[in-house]
Amino acid sequence: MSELSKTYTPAEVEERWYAQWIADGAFTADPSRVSATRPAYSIVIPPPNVTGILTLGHVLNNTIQDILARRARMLGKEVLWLPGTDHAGIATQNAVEKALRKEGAIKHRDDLGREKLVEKIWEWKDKYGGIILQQLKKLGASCDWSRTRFTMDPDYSRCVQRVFVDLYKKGLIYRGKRMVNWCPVALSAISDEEVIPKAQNSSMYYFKVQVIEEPDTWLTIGTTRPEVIPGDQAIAVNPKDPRYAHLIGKHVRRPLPVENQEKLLIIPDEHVDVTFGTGVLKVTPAHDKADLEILYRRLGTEWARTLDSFTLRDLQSMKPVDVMNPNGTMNELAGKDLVGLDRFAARKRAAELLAEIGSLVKEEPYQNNVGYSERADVPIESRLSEQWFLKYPSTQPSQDVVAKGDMRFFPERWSKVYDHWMGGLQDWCVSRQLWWGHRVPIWVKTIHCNEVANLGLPNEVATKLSVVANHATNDGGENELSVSLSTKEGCSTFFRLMMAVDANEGYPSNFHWEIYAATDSPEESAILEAAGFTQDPDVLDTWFSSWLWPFATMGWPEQTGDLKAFYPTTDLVTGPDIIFFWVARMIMAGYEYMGEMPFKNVYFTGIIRDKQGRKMSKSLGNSPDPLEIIAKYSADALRFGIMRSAPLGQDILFDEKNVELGRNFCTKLWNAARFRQMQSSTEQGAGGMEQEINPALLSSDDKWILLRLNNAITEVSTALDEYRFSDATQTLYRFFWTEYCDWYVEASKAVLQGTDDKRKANTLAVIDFVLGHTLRLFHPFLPFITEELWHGMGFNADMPENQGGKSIMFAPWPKPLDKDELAHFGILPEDEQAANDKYKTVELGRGLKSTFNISKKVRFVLKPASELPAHEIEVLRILLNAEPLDVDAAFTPKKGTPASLTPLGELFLPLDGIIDVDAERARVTKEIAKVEAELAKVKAKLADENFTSKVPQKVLDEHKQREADWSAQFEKLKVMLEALG
RNA sequence: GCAUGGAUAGCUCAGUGGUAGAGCGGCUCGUUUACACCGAGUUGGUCGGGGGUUCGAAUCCCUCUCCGUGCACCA
Repeated sequence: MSELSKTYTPAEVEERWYAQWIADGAFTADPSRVSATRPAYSIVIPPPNVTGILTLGHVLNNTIQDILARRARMLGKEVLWLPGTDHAGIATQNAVEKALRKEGAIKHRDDLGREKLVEKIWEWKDKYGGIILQQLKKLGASCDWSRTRFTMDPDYSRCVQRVFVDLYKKGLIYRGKRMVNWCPVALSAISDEEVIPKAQNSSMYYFKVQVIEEPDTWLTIGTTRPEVIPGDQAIAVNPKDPRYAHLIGKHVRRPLPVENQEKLLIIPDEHVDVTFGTGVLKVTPAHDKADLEILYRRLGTEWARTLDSFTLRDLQSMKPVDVMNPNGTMNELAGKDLVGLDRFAARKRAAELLAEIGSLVKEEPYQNNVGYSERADVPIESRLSEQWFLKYPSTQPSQDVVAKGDMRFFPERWSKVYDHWMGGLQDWCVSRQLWWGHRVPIWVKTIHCNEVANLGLPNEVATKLSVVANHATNDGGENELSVSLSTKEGCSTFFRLMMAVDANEGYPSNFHWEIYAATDSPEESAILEAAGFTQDPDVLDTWFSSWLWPFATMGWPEQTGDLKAFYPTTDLVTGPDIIFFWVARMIMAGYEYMGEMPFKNVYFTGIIRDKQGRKMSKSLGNSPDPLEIIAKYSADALRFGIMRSAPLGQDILFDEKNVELGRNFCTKLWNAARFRQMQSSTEQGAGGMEQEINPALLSSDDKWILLRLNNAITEVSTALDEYRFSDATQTLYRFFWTEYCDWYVEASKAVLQGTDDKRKANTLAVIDFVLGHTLRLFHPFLPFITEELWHGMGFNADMPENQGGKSIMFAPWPKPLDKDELAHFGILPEDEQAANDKYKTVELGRGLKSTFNISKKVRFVLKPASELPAHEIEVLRILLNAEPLDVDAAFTPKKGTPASLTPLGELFLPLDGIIDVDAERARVTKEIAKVEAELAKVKAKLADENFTSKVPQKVLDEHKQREADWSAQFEKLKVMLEALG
């Protein structure tokens, strides 16, 4: 045991211990060690963006995971905390493109081309991709780095492709032209979750159109987007609207483009809101989801069945007309006045055009919500495009498992949110028009129906495909085939034949096949490409890879030892903002591919905000760099500070003060350990620790601190079991600082500064017992300083190597003393009261001193209520800082002596000659007023028969006791007042 | 609009029917040999408003206001 330095140097200590843990392989999980007596505990990290840097959100999230993992190790479990990173498609590609543009290497990604850009991104990833994981190490994260995964690792990519192919085969993935959220900057589809609605100050433009068949009738239409008028295909009114019902089937002339003012049919649609605007709706199916649905519905109405052939043709010929380019500029279909203009410029121009032709009625300010692309921060477009969609698999068990409580969410209320979302699932658009990510593993070739046998594929395959094709054409049979191209074991390609009929072709004898081939095998895809198949250019949504995270990281589809031992994982710790993005989808993938839930408990953290409650953001500059905080205060301090302020289910207001408090706490811990070390001892055991506690020598303070320790162990353990991390830290703080340092250590000085060596040794044994338990209780929260002290004080010396001898990480989690042990030490529950009475007396005595502004040592006299052992008097003397403390049952104070009623008797502060009788009288009078008020309150209650007759006996007794106590105090105070004259 | 969380001391929060609490901050005092990143004392609240149930409400019920979040709608 070396002497602890006077000050704690966290930077050096943290670096040293982390390196030691790594060298010892302390974080490495071994599935072969899992057994009935050594259960598995596992967490997969929510993979941060590979090019990201550590934020306080990560600190919060990963500190929680580390606490869970470290505690599980101490509970004797085999722990796997699996780390890794996510390729984060759109974010990473954006970041790299931006950097390349900044350094002038490119103006646009097309300057490089797909292959070169992807190469650049890989270079970027290799350079910066490890940063965030390195930063996690500074925090003390006990991840098994030997298992670090990346969503674009070859094995992982293969899993993604395999799952895509499987779902395609099952018919759950399909290609379709659908309305998607289109980001005109990223030039890609984005998910609903990446669209942020924002309130806008827009304009509502009202324009009028003439009914062709009734030249005297004009309809006024309101729109916020006049620039898409050239894409209008119809005018819709509610058939029940008496204002317009008679106009259904008639026509108006579309005002724009001015050179192509088409006739538009007025059609009925039940969904038109008669109370909104003018009740007349223009239908622009290529630019609005609701309008597209009107288009789909138009032929199914009763009205459609009554139509003459001319009108019916008008109705049938309606089609989505996209008047915009993918980048948000207007195309030729928008007309000569708008073509080439950006959509916002086009909006202004369109309004001007309407005014010029006398159609514009008015323009009013209008507040509406517009969807913004989260990434590019521009309004998104609803756009029709060819995309890949997924019908979610395994939805039923996924919804049930949470509803039935087999998988638990903390806080519980998120399970309702989850259930609601699961109840209204929409197909998932999984394709993205990006270059960085997993490319859709589908190869396509279009071929004339007579040429299927000449596909360029091996004869045997071509023949089989011909048979399928014939079958499909002749009797509408299956159009699918699964076959191996490479004859390599385990490799196969799935073909689906889709008819593509062109207007010019003479179907049924003359048409084309679109042949879709899905495979996850590099060999087979090479054969397909050689045969002239081309791979779909899209990549998959990043979440389509991360939803496989809990098992794809453990070697799936092989039944690996890791999967057997560690799946399902135990806990997932993540933010509620990705409950749909990630959590729900992982549950479905877990059931679909592992047949089992992926995790048993999900803990949702709060969102980190600044101390004014604002979200952390780059633009506000209110997001501190965690590494700077660590450098300033230490990782332990940051961990403790952030956990102390993170109540379950609430947002966290981050205040550096909390970290400061964490640092102060570490310092306190350090100094308390030094204090122990500075006490000499007569009978030292191994490593300088005291060995046995002698029950016969235990003081009331010893018993008290052992009971408080028991309480702290129980409270911290249950708080952690229930994921109440801030409650656990509050308990630790209170126990160690207030109970141990402020009361117990101070009281123990009565022995330690005395001359009884036996008692001294026994007190040190109690201190060692408490400190040893405390360090272990703290370890999950403060891994570094506890390890340093564990060794520095020699607690490791008498522990088995794998149970604390080498590292506190594997020391057993503290258990409270059980009944037998308490009996062995002779500790009774009421022992707590004896010490409490003493401390209460001390507080009252200190209060007296403070009232009279005395800071020096001073004489106290206690007139005891019952006899007190000498040791107790000595403790009182030290805690009161009294010199001397006289105990005198017959003490008669001089008139005007300040006194206080304590649980141990009357305590006097004789201040011969220097007391201010008036001040003391005022003090006692004030006290009397307080007691009188309390007494009156309780007396009133007891006098009320309404109360006494209805209240339970227990409450009645309590009130009676209270009355007696207050009365006694009142009487004594009155005597004291009289004594003052 | 629907759902959901919240409002308690200057700040951050505990407290689910029985005497309103903690930490931080503020103020006063203090170099007593672990610690000034400390110690002692002390000051802070008609528990968001209103109504109801009850002997008794921060706590249960109704209602309103404000703040947050999710979903839907948004011509």
